[in-house]
Amino acid sequence: MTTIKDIAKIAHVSPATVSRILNGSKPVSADVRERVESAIKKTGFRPNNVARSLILKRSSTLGVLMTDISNIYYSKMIRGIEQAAYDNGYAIMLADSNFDHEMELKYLDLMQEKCVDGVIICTKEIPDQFDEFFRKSKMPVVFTNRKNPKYYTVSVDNYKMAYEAVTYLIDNGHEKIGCIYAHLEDLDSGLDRYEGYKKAMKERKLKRNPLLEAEGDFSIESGYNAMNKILTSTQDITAVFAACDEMAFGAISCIIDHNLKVPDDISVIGYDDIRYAEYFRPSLTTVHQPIYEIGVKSVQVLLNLVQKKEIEKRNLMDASLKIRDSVRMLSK
Amino acid sequence: MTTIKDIAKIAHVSPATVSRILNGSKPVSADVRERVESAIKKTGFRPNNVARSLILKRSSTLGVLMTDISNIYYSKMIRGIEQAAYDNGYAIMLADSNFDHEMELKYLDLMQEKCVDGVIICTKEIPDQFDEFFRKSKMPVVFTNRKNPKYYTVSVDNYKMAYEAVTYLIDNGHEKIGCIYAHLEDLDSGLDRYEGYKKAMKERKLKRNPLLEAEGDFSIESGYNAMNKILTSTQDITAVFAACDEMAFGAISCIIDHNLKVPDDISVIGYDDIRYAEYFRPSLTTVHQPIYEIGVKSVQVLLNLVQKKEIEKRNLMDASLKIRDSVRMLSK
DNA sequence: TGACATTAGGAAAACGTTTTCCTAATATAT
DNA sequence: ATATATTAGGAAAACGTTTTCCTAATGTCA
Repeated sequence: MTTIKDIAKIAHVSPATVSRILNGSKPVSADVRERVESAIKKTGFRPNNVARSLILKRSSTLGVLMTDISNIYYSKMIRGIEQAAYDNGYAIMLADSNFDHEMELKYLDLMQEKCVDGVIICTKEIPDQFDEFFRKSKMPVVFTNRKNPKYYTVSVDNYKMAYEAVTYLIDNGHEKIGCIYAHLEDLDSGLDRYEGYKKAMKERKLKRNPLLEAEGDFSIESGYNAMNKILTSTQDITAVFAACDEMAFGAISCIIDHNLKVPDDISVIGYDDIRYAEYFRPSLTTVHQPIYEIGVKSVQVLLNLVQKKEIEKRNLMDASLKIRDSVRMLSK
Repeated sequence: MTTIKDIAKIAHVSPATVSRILNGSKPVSADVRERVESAIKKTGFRPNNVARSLILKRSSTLGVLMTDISNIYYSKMIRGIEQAAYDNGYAIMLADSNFDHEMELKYLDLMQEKCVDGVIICTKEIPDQFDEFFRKSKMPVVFTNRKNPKYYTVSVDNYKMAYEAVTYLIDNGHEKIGCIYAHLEDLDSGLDRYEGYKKAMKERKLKRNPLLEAEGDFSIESGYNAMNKILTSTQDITAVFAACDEMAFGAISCIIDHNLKVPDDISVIGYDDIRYAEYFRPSLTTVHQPIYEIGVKSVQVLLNLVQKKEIEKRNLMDASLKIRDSVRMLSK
């Protein structure tokens, strides 16, 4: 393995000079530069980033901790994170906790050992141990899809957008509107979307019917099961708001399995606008979240944090309703 | 930041002893161990992995290079990789090239600088520069979904499984069978699946019709467009084999947009068995690839390589046909 | 008891960088 | 021409570990 010392020897300079040329940290005369550069070219030398990290006390690596990277929603966000990190000269260390808190903590320890410069986290909850970890370690951290005021966050206004989605159903003449919600135990996105649904119903003076509401866990399966629970108790329903697209798809499959049609018999509206939403039939009317951009933004926030710049704690991204074919206008 | 020296001071031992306790590399008396362990507990000391990597010349990190991690297929594989890596004490450095060769090479350089112990690659092609890179760097590498004899690979027998899929269509009475293929310029999975289709047709003495074949690029959109090309030239077709599920879904959407039904008018068979295949309606008959397990296996192969153990070059995983609702039996 | 083997643990070098502190040479001002 | 400021570049310490080589103490055997 060629090192900076080898280059120094070949070019008849000191290692310090090679380092300075590599990093442009000090001016260097033309002929010395020329000698060093040709030595580098000849040997194919690449500086050892590990040694560099050791002395600089930063690794140019960002940790990313998610609960399930095979979820299309998260993987899109990771892609945004990855691209933005790369553009800023950072690499990504990826961790998937599979919804396991203990594993999440182990990963945080590991990331600390590896000296990552900061972490981006999107997990189901923020347990107390996280608070303790970040208090102790002082590691810069950004949470996505959160609004916890203790932390820097990047998200969408879930409350407002869920409200808009349900209002759209009401504007289309729907009154018997169901809701498939998720993760209420937590303070964040799941609950906010549910609250948005409630607000829209209340504001338009519509009575909520407990039979039309069921809980899922953001998975397709759970969407299917939730819808099944609703349809086996009553079929007096014309529309349903699902708190994410995956659950919406599950609900649609269930509706079809009950020999009903979307949107003819039941309209469905989702949340997220994952890639498939546009491509399935019927295409899914849903709240478009700028998932990729949330990833990009979270890197920007994190890097500002790393560089100790002032930055907004709560970062809201614009979302919008994407109208497609899964909701129909109800004629009186 | 607490270091091994701080612990040494607190416990009145040498740094060497602390290191030996940390790694269990040499026996240590009970009272010394006790002193050191309590010092570690008290300070919350975590060893610095970067310093460790520098001296050991390995980082306990594996590089993963993909063309598009937001693709559900790859993200599932990454999850397998991630879990297997973690179980073996390795972290993952993730890179997404967005199909850009130049970027792929930059990432490989970066991974080398970061001293990853090996890489797992799943890109569209293996350009010559890769050969050069791996020849020069001696970096252990495993390619997934490949059969290039120059490299260690983990994949499924695409030729055989495509053959089985098309044979299944024929066994169900189909004769006018279309094909949406992809990536023929390459030696690997795309071409193999196409060849499997051809073999099945030939073996059962069915004439291929050029109008029923169209090229895509593994994306939903391209599946839609390919099917559209076929259906606008002829509707004399009863089944289509798509070289991946995404293209199959695109094809289904297109068929529906042509006011035809799946499987009533046209049967569709896919390849991959991505998570949505089971959950959409009609559920998709497809070749089940053990995607997660391919990820796990590729880590195992890579770690064997890292440890210079003998191992098979080409590793084939079992695949199987998953029969669902998108193919119907054609009555004579 | 004496000779030797085994053991626990320390001192210091090593890993490949960056950076501080120098020094010698040159440029600038008087 | 002299005094001073500026510059390019070198020597060596530093980062936090691991490991080699020692040494002193203990254990074992005759």
